Formats: sequence, structure tokens, C-alpha cells
Amino acid sequence: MELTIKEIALRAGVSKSTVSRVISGKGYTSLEVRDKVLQLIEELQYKPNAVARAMVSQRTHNIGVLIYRRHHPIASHPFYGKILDAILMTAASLNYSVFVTTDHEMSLRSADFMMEKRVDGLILISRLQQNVIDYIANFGVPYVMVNGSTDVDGVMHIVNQDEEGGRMVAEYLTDVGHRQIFVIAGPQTHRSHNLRLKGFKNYMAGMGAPIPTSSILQASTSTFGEGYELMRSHWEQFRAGGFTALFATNDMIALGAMKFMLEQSIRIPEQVAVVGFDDIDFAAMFSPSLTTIRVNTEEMGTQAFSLLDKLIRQEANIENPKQLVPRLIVRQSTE
Amino acid sequence: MELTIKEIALRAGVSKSTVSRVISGKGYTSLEVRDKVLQLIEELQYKPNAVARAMVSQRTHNIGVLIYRRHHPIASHPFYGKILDAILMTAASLNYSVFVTTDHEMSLRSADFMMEKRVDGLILISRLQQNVIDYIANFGVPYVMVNGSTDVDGVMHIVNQDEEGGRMVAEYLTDVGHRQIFVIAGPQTHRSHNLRLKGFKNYMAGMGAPIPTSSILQASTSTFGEGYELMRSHWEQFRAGGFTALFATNDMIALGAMKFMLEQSIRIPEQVAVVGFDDIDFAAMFSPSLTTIRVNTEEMGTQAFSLLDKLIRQEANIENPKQLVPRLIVRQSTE
DNA sequence: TAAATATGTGGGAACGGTCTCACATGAAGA
DNA sequence: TCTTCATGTGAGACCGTTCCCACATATTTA
Repeated sequence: MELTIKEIALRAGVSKSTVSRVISGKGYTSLEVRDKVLQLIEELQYKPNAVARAMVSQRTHNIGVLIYRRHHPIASHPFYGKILDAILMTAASLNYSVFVTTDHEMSLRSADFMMEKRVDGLILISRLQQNVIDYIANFGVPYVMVNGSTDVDGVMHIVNQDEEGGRMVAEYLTDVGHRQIFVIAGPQTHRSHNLRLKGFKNYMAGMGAPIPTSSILQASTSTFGEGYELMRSHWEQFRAGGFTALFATNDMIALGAMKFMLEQSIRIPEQVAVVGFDDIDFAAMFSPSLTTIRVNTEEMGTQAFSLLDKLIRQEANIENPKQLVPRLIVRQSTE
Repeated sequence: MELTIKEIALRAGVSKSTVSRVISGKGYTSLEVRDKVLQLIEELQYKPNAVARAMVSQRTHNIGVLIYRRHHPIASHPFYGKILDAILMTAASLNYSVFVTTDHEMSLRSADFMMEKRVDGLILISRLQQNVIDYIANFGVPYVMVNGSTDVDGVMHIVNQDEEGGRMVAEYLTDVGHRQIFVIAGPQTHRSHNLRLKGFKNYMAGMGAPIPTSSILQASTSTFGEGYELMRSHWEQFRAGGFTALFATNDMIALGAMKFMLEQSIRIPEQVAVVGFDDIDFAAMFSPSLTTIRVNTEEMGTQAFSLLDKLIRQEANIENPKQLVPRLIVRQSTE
């Protein structure tokens, strides 16, 4: 049925051991035999069976990416999708194949599946519950977390310097003269939103212009719709408060808020300056384009995979990853 | 080392055949033995080894998604990413795992890899060259193409009714009074752009208002940047021609063109009405939101996988998929 | 010249499952 | 009572590789 090493061996008049040696390049083979076998492989389009290979080597050279989500699939998510892309690229360059799965929060189904498929390692993106980590750790598969909702002791975690990013926003906005700044903060259940807010607040307090709780709106999801809706319902408060700038802890929220304001013919940045966070593709495309803090998603994906690879290869002295350095990108929404 | 069926059998005091029977539910097993084995499996957290299973069943229950790209990874692409998401969902519900790979045009590296991994089937997204198809077909693996750059004889192809969509745009724009319509057409190398343009032109000609070649701009890529750039370089021509509407054969181009016009303080839709195609998420978020033709990407992904599953299961009488029905979504950019 | 080493090859166990077959036993049908 | 059949179990081949080991032969080294 399937074209096997045995068939090649038969045609070449040698044993399968010899063919195996030619393919792997390990051990001795005469030039004569090598040429013959290689030619046969080319001719018959023989592809080694990675399944059988995994069976004996106990390594599949496959990894799994688990993306946790609340309600919707997010492989196409403007932020997480970028990270995924980088993982895909890096993995391919190191000859790994990648299973991509999304799962409901708390569900172990995907994780289960990946265990059965005997992936060499896992990358966990976004929110991740303790039970999932326990489950995976229990199974003994190496894993790396990317931009998780919380830090977990002993878990390798690739994250951005979110607190520093929040500080940068505050520094920039005050530098260009803003004092009355309104904030829409993403879900408190997520680490990055909390740290961004923290960095921002701390700097402002340090400047002698602390942000009162009343100027901070708590978003329940970090979506465009939520940003739009919160801006709509609080516009009167915003206007009355004499605010000149808005900081949203991610771009999606910022963009949603902007959309509402533009519909009300509020001029950005003249009446309201807006700063987001993430630098998703759409931030630059929006009109006006959005000033934001760029999170190096490509580096996140690359680092996550490289780290996982080290873990898989059981390299010695693996260091905890350094937090990624964010960068302020000034665009039309503030100047 | 690994927890195997043999170990379970040992502890339960039965043979591995019996354990296998309990797990698969095939054949007879006494209630007593069944309970004991099941309890042991639960207790020891035994996960059947899908690799070994694939070895004997000659079915991996894995499929591969190949996304071809020109220059950049596109798992995070606003259009293809949506299709990918739908595939991921559908596949998961049918207990398949999905390898996602992107590759350079013409490269067979990813395809090769998928063959070695012995995927049960392949889904090919976007552009796809004859050589890749030949290569895969030669290997005898079932495959389905989604929104490919060209139709290929005998290849199952999930596509949108692009020509009909183009017609809908023309009908709508003429209905609301536009006669002087400017067009930016995406790359001629892609089937969908050609058909969208064709449907549009045919309707206009039928209305006695044919579109002269001079009002059709040929884009070399279907990107935001290209839309922006083409609009910038041809704005004078546009203005002088007395055009009142713009049709771009996809949303990204349309959005790019809009971005330029908004920067020039051109009012949309009062001065220029704009219609795109695809209905990517950003279309609704942009300000003004974009009137467009919705392509049912979710259905595309779902159909693609369902079809592939039928092919894999060698179901009888598999019909060629029906083209998906597009829908006009009217938004702020035209009214 | 004998022993050690380099070079080349094949046999067969192992990886962790599935599945066919043979073989029990007990109950039902002739 | 003898056959038939449903129920329950275990032995062992097999899937396509890798890799260890045994065994040649040729080439060095002592």
C-alpha cells in the first residue's frame, strides 16, 4: 500500500537497515549503495513516514498552540493572530509542525487532544487557568505561556513590559500638555491591562496629577464594541469633566471610543487626544491613525517558540525570558 | 517510561487486547473488567497514544491547512484568518487536529512536510500553483481548495459567488443614483478580483452606463497601502472626472483609499461614496463604516472542512460544493 | 603475521497500539 | 443430548521506522 523503506530496500537490493542509514546519514554506507538508494527515493517520490519515526524516537516534532478564548475563535485576532504567525514562522524554520487549537475557557478538551497526539511541547496563549497548567504539568510536557492573564509561579512566561508601557503613555501625554486624562481600562482579570493602568497611574501620581477613580472606566471586555459603548454612555461625563485626552489600555477599545467620537463630529486630536496600546495593524490604518504603544508580537512568538525548543531539547541553564521592550508610536490621534 | 495500554492491562490483570476492547467499545467485555479498566485509566490519567494508533489504523486524524502567501504570514489576515478560524472550529468538533502552515509561493516545503506527517487531508487556502496541486494529487491525499487564485479542473473548490457580488455592487450604486463610478481592481492574478470586476462591469454595461477602461485602476496587491497609494496618485484624475463613487474589489483597498480621502478632508459619502468587498471586521469599525459585500467566511471554512471530511471518509456521491451567496451590507460610506 | 580498527551490511527487537483468530464457557434451540 | 450461538478472553502478527548487535571484509598498527 504505502511506499515504505522496505520497498526501497527491496528495489535497491539491500536491507532496510541500509536504506535507513542512507536517509539518516548515520553509520557507514558505500557510495555506490548510497547513490542507488537516493536515486530510487527521488524516482519513487518516497517520503519517510513521520508517524513511524515518532513511534520509535518518542519525539513527534509537533507542537501545539492553545489559544484560550471567552466566546469567539481568535486565530484571526489582530493581536494574538500576530503572535501565532510568528510562532508558525519560527517553528517552520526549525522543522516543527504546529497544531493550532482554540478552546473554551476552563475546557481541557484541546489540551487532552494534544496530549494524545504526543506533542513535544505546548504554547499557551492568553488566558489560562490554573487547572489547565496543573493538568499539562502533570503530564510532563514542556510548555511556555504567552501574554497570559496572570503570572504563575514557575511557569515560563513571555510578556511585554506592560507597566513600563503605561508609564510611557503618561509621560508622553503629560509632555505634550495633557493633565485631564480619561481612562478606559480593560478587564481586571487580565494581567496586561492591570499593569498598563498601574504604570500609567503611578507616573501621573508622581507628576502630582493623580488620576481619580472617577476618571477610570472599567471595561468588561477588551473589544471595539465595548469601547464604543462605554464612550457613548459616558460622553456627557467626559465632556463635563473637561478632559482633553483618553487613554485606553488596548487599541480595540481606543478605536471603538474613537469611532463614537467621530460620529459625534468630535475632532481628534484637537478636542480629544487618544492613545491606545498594542499597535495592532488597524491602529495605523484608522483615520485618524492611532497613537499607541507597540508590543513586539513578532518577538513574542519567536521567543516563545525558541524557549519551548530549548525546553524540549532539555538544554542546560535555560533562563527566564526577559520582558519585551515596548515602544511609543506617535500618530495622528495625538498630534 | 510512557504509560501504555500494557501497563493498564498488567494492573487490571487482563490482556492488552481486553483493555483495547474496553477503550474502543468494540467487542465483548464483562462489566466487571470494564469498570476496573476504566477506573484504572481515570486513576492513572492514561491517554491513548494517537501516534501508535495512527500507525496501525493508517489514519492520523490530522489535517493540514496550507496558506500560501506572497511576502508575509497571513494566519492573522483579516479575511483568511476568519476562514482558518472556521476550519479550526469545525475540525475540532469532528475530532480532527489541524496543522497550520504558511509557505512561500511555489514552495513545496510545507506540502512535503504535511505528506511526511501523513495528514489525512489538506485544505489549501488562497493562491495555489498547478505544481503544488500536481504534487499533492500525485501523493493521493484528499484536498480541498478555498478561495484559490484560479479554478483548476477537477479540484474541489470552495468559493464565493464573486461575479454575483460584483453585480450587486453595481445594482446598488446605480439604484442610489451613481453613474460615474471609479474602480480599483485587485490583482488580475486572482480569480475573485477578476470575477467581482466582471460582474460589476457587465451590470453597468447592461444599464447603458459602461465603465471605460480609464476609470479602472489596476492594483498590484490587494492591500491597504496599495489602496491608499493608488488613490493618492490618481486623486486628480478622480476629481476631474466628476466621479461620485468608488468601488474597490476588496475592503483593504477600499479602506486605504478612504484613509487618503479622509486625510484630504473629502467627505464620505457626501462627496464620494465607497463600496468594498469581503466585509472584514474592520469594515464595520472604520469611520465612516464601509458598505461592502459580505463573503461568508465562516461558511467557507465549515464547508471546506466538511467536504474534506467526506473525501477522507470516501463517502459516495460527493457533490461539487455550491458557491456561497454574498450579501450586501449597507453602511455609512454610502449613505 | 597477528591483532586491532575502520568500513559496510543485514537481522531482528522495539515503539504502543489494533485486530484477527483461536479458544473457552454458558445458555438456548433442535 | 448434541449442536449452535452469544459472550468473554488472550496470543500474536502487524503498522514503518530506528537502532543495537552480529558478522563480514579491508586496512592499519604492533
